[in-house]
Amino acid sequence: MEALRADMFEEICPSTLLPFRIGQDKWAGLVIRCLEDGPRRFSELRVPLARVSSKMLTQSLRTLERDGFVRRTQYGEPVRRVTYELTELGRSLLGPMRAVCEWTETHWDELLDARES
Amino acid sequence: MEALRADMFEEICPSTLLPFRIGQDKWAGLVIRCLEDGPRRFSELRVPLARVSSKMLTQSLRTLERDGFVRRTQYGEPVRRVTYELTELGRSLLGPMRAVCEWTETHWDELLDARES
DNA sequence: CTTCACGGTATCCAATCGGTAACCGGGTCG
DNA sequence: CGACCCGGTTACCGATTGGATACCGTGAAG
Repeated sequence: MEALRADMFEEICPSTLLPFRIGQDKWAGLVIRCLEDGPRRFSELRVPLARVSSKMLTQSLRTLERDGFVRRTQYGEPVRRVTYELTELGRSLLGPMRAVCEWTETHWDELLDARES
Repeated sequence: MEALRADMFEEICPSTLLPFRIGQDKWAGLVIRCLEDGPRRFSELRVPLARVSSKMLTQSLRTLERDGFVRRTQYGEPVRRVTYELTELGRSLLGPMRAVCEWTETHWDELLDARES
């Protein structure tokens, strides 16, 4: 699990190879995982998600918010600080996501084999 | 579950609303579910998947085959009859898919609520 | 006064996705 | 012979996706 979690943020770890996609955009799944351990600021998310442009990160967060998986909290007007955290609904996604991750871990080699031929 | 399964083939049932997507193309998930109960011919798949053009169905099946989830069997040369069935790997997907479906069933109302506002 | 951090936007563009519609070659049925 | 079924393929096209790059307003720090 830990190994896989690390891999997920690498370029080799393919959302492409993975037959499950979470959310509608490419990065939503990773964003959710980054929020697993509590609220994060925009700039904090950009560290593990270095491959994601700020445009795409914003977009992912916006749709996740619209769909009720993430709550955006803004401190100060104008914007001084913003945090994102999973809602209850968002948190409930972690269960099925875990199932999916375990599946992937188990069948990783078969996935790679199939792709090679 | 049964209710949901029926819904999945309707236009309203949104792969769009569902935060999980199986496979890379729009229809892969439904194709897999159509193969759950055993081998099916191309034309048999087209019945439940009436909304899917033959082009897209072929494409889905081809990538599912390439990725090792589906086995294509051709009888006769030239083509007299073709069947598609899940491989072991493909069949193993059904577990996580079930988890995802249960999640969706449970949170369906919340999903709809979130989208409305 | 300048510079930096923060949380984004705006613009442009190439590639991909997916839908429509037409077509196709071989076999079979009447 | 003609029509139809099977399992696709091909061409075309508009919409969507996502990457690159530049930019921006505010407030705090030096």
